[in-house]
Amino acid sequence: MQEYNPQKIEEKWQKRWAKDKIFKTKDGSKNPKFYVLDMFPYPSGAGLHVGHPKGYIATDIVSRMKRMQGFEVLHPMGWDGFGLPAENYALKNKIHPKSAVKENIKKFKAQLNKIGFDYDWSREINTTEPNYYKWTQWIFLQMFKKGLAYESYEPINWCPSCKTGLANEDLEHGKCERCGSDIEQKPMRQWVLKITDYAERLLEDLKLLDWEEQILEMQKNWIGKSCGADVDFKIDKRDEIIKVFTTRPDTLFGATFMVLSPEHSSVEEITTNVQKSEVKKYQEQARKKSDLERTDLEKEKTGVFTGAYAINPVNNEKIPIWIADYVLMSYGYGAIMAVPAHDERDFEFAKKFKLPIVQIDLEDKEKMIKWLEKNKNGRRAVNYKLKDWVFSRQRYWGEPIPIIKCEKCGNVAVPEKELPLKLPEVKHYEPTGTGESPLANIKEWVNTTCPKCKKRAKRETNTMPQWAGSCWYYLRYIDPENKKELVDKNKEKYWMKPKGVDLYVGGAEHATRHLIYARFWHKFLQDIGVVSTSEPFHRLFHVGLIAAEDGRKMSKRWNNVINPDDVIQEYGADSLRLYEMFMGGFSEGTAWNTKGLVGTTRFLKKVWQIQYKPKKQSSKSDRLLHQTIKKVTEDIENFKFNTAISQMMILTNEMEKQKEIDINHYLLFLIILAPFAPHISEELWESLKNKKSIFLEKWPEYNPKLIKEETFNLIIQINGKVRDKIEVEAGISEEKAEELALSQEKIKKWLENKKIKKIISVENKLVNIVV
RNA sequence: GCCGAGGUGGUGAAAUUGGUAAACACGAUGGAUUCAAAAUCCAUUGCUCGCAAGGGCUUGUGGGUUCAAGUCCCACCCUCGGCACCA
Repeated sequence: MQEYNPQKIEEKWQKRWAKDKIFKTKDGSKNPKFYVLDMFPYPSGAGLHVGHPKGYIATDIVSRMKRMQGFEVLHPMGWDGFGLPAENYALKNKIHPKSAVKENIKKFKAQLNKIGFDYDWSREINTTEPNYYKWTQWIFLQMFKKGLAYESYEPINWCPSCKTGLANEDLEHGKCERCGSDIEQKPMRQWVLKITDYAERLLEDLKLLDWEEQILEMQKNWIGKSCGADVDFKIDKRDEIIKVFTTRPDTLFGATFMVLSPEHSSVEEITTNVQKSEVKKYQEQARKKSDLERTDLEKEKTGVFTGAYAINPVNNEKIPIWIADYVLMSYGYGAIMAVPAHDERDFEFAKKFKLPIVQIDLEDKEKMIKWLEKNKNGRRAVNYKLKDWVFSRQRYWGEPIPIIKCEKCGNVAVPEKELPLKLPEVKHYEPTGTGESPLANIKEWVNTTCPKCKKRAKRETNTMPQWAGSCWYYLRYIDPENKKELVDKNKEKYWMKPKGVDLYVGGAEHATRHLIYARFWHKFLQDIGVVSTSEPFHRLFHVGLIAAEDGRKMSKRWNNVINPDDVIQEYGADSLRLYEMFMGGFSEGTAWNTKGLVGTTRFLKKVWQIQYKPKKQSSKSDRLLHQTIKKVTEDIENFKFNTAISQMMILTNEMEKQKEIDINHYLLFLIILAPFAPHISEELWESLKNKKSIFLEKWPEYNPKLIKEETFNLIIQINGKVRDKIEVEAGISEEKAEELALSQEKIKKWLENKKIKKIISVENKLVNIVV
């Protein structure tokens, strides 16, 4: 008898699997495909903590089962190395980001391999490799050609500490998501992607997706569609009009004043001489306020009268035009019609500045829109909260934007044959803070010739944001070495049709960043014929976070990080895998508890010990085994790994009690255990004289007839309270059950001096006697 | 404020969607084994009254529907996540 020694067998099997290429994904397979994807990590300096692999373990279980069920499975892994986190880490530790990323990948990969994942490493990708980002740049160029990538000078979010512009998606509660600094609005030159052109499709196609409600809602809210009308307000004694958007055209009669954002372009024009200095002062103040101050809901409303009036188109009344910072330039037209009787904010404002509030009868919304359209002073309109994606960063560590700026020809695309446009190697890559990227200082790189007119020109020096590479990476795994195309058409069809990535797992924090950007790029790629589906990720599960034992987030700062290497050293990878899946619901967050590992380790020891029990061989099938096959198969499919494991524990507890075990049952059990605990299953499989890997076995099917119990516990209730339970054979008639129930001694006692009103029977379950 | 998820033993959690609440596991208590410990095994373990037989109570709170409610309806409280002066 040998002791269960996870460290020994785990290393053995990890080496064997790699050597035998057991998990290599084939192209051109006749089998149906299954594409399982994890959100690939950004290889941080800290390495993996025990929370990271949770999602990877789940996809590993699914992919191993699917493969045994006869699917050709693609389960790849790679690295998302560009962007602020990598660069800030490099700056802090004074290493070049390129070598930092390289080192960190090595560290990550070693950690992942110890857990025993079934990745096909021959398809590994790295977003910072030129032969990968060549295609990121290529997609950008296609967008540029279609007018979807454009240059803009609008004010954008600026992080003074990271010294770069940021997209709306990069903020958290008005602060920089990376460093927590307060964000400023800064007008600057930038590249923007027109994601708003896809807003409607991004919203509409959410219906096609098998995603959790939570994530769908987050995206819906982020896109933020509102239906209503644009209304044109004529300025009194002038030709100009000011456009407003409203979701409530039916309240137009109640509009008693108008408010413009202080940055609104018409303010200067319409302000009367008397009000000029007041208005200027207010604008000045508004500019100085941070966004956080401006959007503080607690603060009192402020504002200034411009002296000008607008005409309410429905009743031709003169209404005063004010400016106030509660109207945001970034939504709608930066101007509103104020209806204090129907809007809390307008009401507050009207009260403070003693503006008229009129109660009115509501019009029919549709009628009003039709009226506006007929009279040509308004029209049906929709508005989205979604903003175009600010796509340039004034930083070094990103994909160079492949544009050449020519004085004569303007922005010119770098010719496709010159891609990849490599990020130059430099010594100094610190952000400049001037609004220019550090690349601007590299003369030999910046200075070039215009591809059109061949005159002297300069390269665009901004780089792409962190999220660029991850927008399409799932396509590259399909065809990672392709030099001619982003992805081969036939391979794309095989792996992406009909529903794209069949299963996608990652953190909920990506709901309104990566997941929205990737859907946008995918739809664009569909439009230009690169992909054949409208959505990239068909089914999505979000992984619940594992907190530290103290309930806080695992972080170096709190000194509460648990390294999977240490856990594996003590308990083994199989035990770690089981524990992380057994802790609770997959999408639920739970605190780590090392003591909990005792349970899964005991379970594995039990599984190990059973091999030494006396064995028999019979042709009889086992009910509990088949029930377990059913439950485990369905639970894996539904991401309910915790109950799958508890069912397997029930089965092993039963096997342990038996004097001798049926070898065939034990082997079948090992097959369904294998996706969860691959090393021990493989070892036991081999030692029971099987030469081929357990992962080449067929996934067992359960016998539906067999899983039905022969007897059941009939519950006898009186007035809904359980008074007795008797074991009866399954399928007995309701009459028979009632008869039996009434004849029980206990029940008779309860029924003394009582009158039976009625009896309710539920087949194969209970009898309830109402008295 | 709005949207979403959730609230079940000492702890992590189950509950076929209206039908035995607490499966499985941790911990705890007692016992076996051992010179001793670890490991392992057996028993008990929601709370409560009772010597016992046997009762009573219990899924955040309060109502309701139903023969029957953790599950459905109404109101409220709390926790977590997202958004937030979005017109």
